[in-house]
Amino acid sequence: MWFKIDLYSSLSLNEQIKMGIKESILKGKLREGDTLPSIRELASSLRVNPNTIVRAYKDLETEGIVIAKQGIGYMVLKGKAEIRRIVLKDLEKKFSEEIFRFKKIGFKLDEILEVIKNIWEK
Amino acid sequence: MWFKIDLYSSLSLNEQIKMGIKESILKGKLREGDTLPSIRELASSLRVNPNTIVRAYKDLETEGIVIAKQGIGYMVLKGKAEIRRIVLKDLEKKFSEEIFRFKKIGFKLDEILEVIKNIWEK
Amino acid sequence: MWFKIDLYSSLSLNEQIKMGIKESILKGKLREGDTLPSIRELASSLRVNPNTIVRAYKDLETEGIVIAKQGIGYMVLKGKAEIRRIVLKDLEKKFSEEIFRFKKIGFKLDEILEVIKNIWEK
Amino acid sequence: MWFKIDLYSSLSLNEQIKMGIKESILKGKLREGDTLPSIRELASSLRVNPNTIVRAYKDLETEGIVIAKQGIGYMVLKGKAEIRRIVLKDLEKKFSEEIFRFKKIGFKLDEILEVIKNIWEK
DNA sequence: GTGGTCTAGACCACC
DNA sequence: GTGGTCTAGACCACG
Repeated sequence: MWFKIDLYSSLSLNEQIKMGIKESILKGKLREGDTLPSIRELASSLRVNPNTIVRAYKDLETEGIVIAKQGIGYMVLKGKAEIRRIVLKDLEKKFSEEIFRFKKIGFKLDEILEVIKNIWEK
Repeated sequence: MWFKIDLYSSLSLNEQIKMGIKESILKGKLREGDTLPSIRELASSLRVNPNTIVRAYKDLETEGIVIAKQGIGYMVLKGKAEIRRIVLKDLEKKFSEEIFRFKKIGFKLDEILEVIKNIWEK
Repeated sequence: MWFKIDLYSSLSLNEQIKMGIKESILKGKLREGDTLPSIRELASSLRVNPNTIVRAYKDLETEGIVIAKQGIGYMVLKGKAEIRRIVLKDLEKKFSEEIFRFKKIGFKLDEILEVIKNIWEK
Repeated sequence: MWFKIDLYSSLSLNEQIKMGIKESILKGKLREGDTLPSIRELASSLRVNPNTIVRAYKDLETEGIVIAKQGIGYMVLKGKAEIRRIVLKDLEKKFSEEIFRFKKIGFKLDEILEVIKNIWEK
């Protein structure tokens, strides 16, 4: 498959699978209109229970990124550019509570940006 | 007390309490050598189970920020500047896996910094 | 052919084909006594598996809308007016459980009608 | 509990549970700030597998109607009026594709409204 | 073959 | 006690 599962990641399998699909679209390995690998296929390829894939695919459907068709499979609805926007929006949501706390405590924006740059350079 | 618990926060009570103590030091409400509020006092003030406070205080002791003194309570070991450094280090750790993922996918540092700035301005 | 398949529809292929035939009658493209397109013809024109067409045609026969004639194919039994009645009856059946639920919860008829009008105007 | 499961409903257990919670809010049996029945409690009360409740509660969280807190439970975030709006929006979404089809085929709005009224009076 | 739903039960973290 | 996640496997509908 186009991505792998890291059992030691802090992300749940579910999150890793969703991210994996989004990355595949970003990298052009999946395009708008393509079908995702079937649930059973991806499950056996990643050595994960099919139910885990089901949950991840359904989440992606809720996000509006794919659509399910009985007997056919899951089809990609969004292109590279839209996924890029979605993923950055996800990041914003994920970081915002923490950032707000730092702002409220009295830290400066530059201090936070410095932290990000530090991580980036490593 | 010097901080409150937000039941709607994504942080666990434990995390909020630990952060609350650190914030109190940063704001000068707790200084090196001061004792933390007693377990029962903080528990009733925050309307939280005392066991939750116990765990948070023990975690802070493990981090080296406070130390348990028999018959007295928990004493603060670090000052403002040190806490500042610790807290920024925590942030770095918290964000790094996510940031690395974005770097690996092909996002640019500027895009990430832009997201942080967006959050900050809100 | 006189209608198309929408892969992104929430309806199954089967439902879309059945609805497509009914629409064709309503629009006068099929009349009482006409024969339906052959299974293979419709299948290739809609890019759908012939088995799917077979099932749809059999369903229509069960509904009494067409009848299978050996060596000829499926013949249309109903006219515009009858189909109109049937289709509205289908709609009633499809919506009734949901509407009843809203009635039971305490919504007013006008609120539901308002929703329908909203959809209509879009 | 405040609602029951109908094994013969066309709605899945999951949908029935989500609807049941929303109805409970609409009927004032659950208010903003209340906690939902615990997963295990509701599961045994409705004689349903706990996983089914988990899925329903998570869906409600995705909809923004409740929020989960580890070790505490699920808390209601929305009041009666907001749920009313959400539920009508759900109905609109559920009916829209079908209504559009009828509009496209050439039916009149009044015919559809007549169908709804018929159902209502039954 | 495809996805959809549900049950059963294990193991973890948090309170 | 609470929820969170994952595995395993059954049974159904659609193509």
